[in-house]
Amino acid sequence: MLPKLDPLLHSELRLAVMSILAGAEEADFTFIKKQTGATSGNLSVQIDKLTGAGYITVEKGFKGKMPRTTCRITPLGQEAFRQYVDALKEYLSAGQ
Amino acid sequence: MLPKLDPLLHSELRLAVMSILAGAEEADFTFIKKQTGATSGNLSVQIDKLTGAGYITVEKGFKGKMPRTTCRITPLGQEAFRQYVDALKEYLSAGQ
DNA sequence: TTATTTTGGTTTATAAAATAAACTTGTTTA
DNA sequence: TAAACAAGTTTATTTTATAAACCAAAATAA
Repeated sequence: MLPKLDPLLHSELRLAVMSILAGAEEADFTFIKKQTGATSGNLSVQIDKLTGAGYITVEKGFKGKMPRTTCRITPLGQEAFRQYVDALKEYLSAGQ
Repeated sequence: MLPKLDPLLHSELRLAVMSILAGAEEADFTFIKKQTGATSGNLSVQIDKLTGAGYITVEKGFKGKMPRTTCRITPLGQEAFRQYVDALKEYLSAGQ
């Protein structure tokens, strides 16, 4: 039977965020927003969820005088992402 | 920028259904239900959505005296599935 | 034969999620 | 100094997914 997909990762925006963070040291809010094309509100909510799950960490600071929110993936997040990718591959190849 | 994922396919159950149908001539309701572990209600709803989109066709008949609902993927559905898989690959590999 | 259960679903209601709209705080810029 | 902009957050709305309830016919048990 097909494996269950982690509902936290099976969301377009959260998956995009995780995908970006999986490939980078860190990325800040505005960068992720531009890359994904998401609205601030949606991104803020989804980042909260990923943080709540321990998949990413958020660090708030300033770049000059402007606020800056920097995100990083955690080891737990990396593992969850890896597992999600594996599970998904079973779906995509179920027909072969 | 990451591509938009077809919302009709970015659903665990609908993706499972499409994945099963992509690899088979046809499959009937009860078979899909067993394979996916879905409830009848949920499966019924999701099959309706896929049918409404023209991704699958549904044929109602009888096996002996018992009703039977047979599903098949359409060319449109196959193409949508293929595109979804391609789009998803960009997400999964964005970090490489 | 007539309950009772099972099969194969559909319809409707509820819970959860995604998204959008509105708002806040502080910063530039005209 | 007033208006516009940056960087978000909070709240409200819409959409989705899921579950619960229901239904008709067939099969099975009493």
